[in-house]
Amino acid sequence: MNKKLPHTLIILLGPTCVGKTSLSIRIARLFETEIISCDSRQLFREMAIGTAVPDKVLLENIPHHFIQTHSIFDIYNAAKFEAEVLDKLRHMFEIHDFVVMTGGSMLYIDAVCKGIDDLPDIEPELRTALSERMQKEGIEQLRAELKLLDPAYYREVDLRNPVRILHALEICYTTGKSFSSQRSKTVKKRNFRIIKIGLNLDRRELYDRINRRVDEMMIAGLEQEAKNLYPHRHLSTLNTVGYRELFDYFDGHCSKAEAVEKIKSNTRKYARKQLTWFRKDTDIQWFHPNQEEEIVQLISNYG
RNA sequence: GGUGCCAUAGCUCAGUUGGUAGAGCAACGGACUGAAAAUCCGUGUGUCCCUAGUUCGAUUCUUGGUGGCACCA
Repeated sequence: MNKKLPHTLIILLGPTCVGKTSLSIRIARLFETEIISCDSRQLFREMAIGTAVPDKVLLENIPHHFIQTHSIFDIYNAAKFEAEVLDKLRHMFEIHDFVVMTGGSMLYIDAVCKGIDDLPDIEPELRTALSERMQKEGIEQLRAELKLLDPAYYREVDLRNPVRILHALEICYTTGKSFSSQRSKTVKKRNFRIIKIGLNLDRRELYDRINRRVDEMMIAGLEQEAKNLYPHRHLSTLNTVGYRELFDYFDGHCSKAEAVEKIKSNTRKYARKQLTWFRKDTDIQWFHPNQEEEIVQLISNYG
């Protein structure tokens, strides 16, 4: 391959359970390259079964990055992911023209492709204090505070969404400046080419696959995995489909069968939410997961 | 075979003293730059089983069907 051509990041994305993993491995093998996982939950080594981490055999065949590399006890977010992936890509592009990134974490994909604003980390104490105030004083009080500190953001933010209010206040208090003044809203330049390949299935088939995979996770021991994590259930990372429903069951709020049904239902909702996000991204070229030849052809055209 | 009950959204069901209907679940859509598998917002999608009557008007009342369930034979 011609080394003078720009390096290319091939992003395989799509809703959960659509078949991204197996296709990404075949494509990575064909182009003799490696895979970056873009999955905000497979990052954590404590959550293997519930996040559908690929088989060891598959992982050993093709080098994977960002799978089970972090701990649920670490603070992690899309900005850290952006920085770590860009750093990794620098090294990978020294030996590969193509790198495959695969996953369905929408914000994380955007962070890698478009960048994310440079904001300071939030002290855990501040986060806790503001959350407690939200509980005690109610959202109205914090809204009023945001109106004083950052009237511009107050005007455009979804005032009913507590997480948005809290985060804006966190940034205001940490930096001493308004949140809106630090939002660049600009797309960062990348020195590599990006091809976004979207995978989608007929809705019925996607749901069948999701339902089946949840059953398989239960057989594989998801309940025990969740039980081991139960003591840490208040970590935000464990506020994840597949775990929180089982925590409810452990707490006696529902039967095991109801928890499993709830996992399926919430996974289907998650898939829909992913599709809503991807739908507005006009850079994505859509395929059926079995259109492997067409996808390979498309990538080859860029080489 | 006889008698009784039921038939309304994808499912379970409510309701209309006659003015074409609504809950839960499911489904569907949207927002979203540092918790993102998170968080937040929105949408009822219908030959009210069919037929013939009564009526200005029938999903509702009446006749006759069809299907289901129960009981009696």
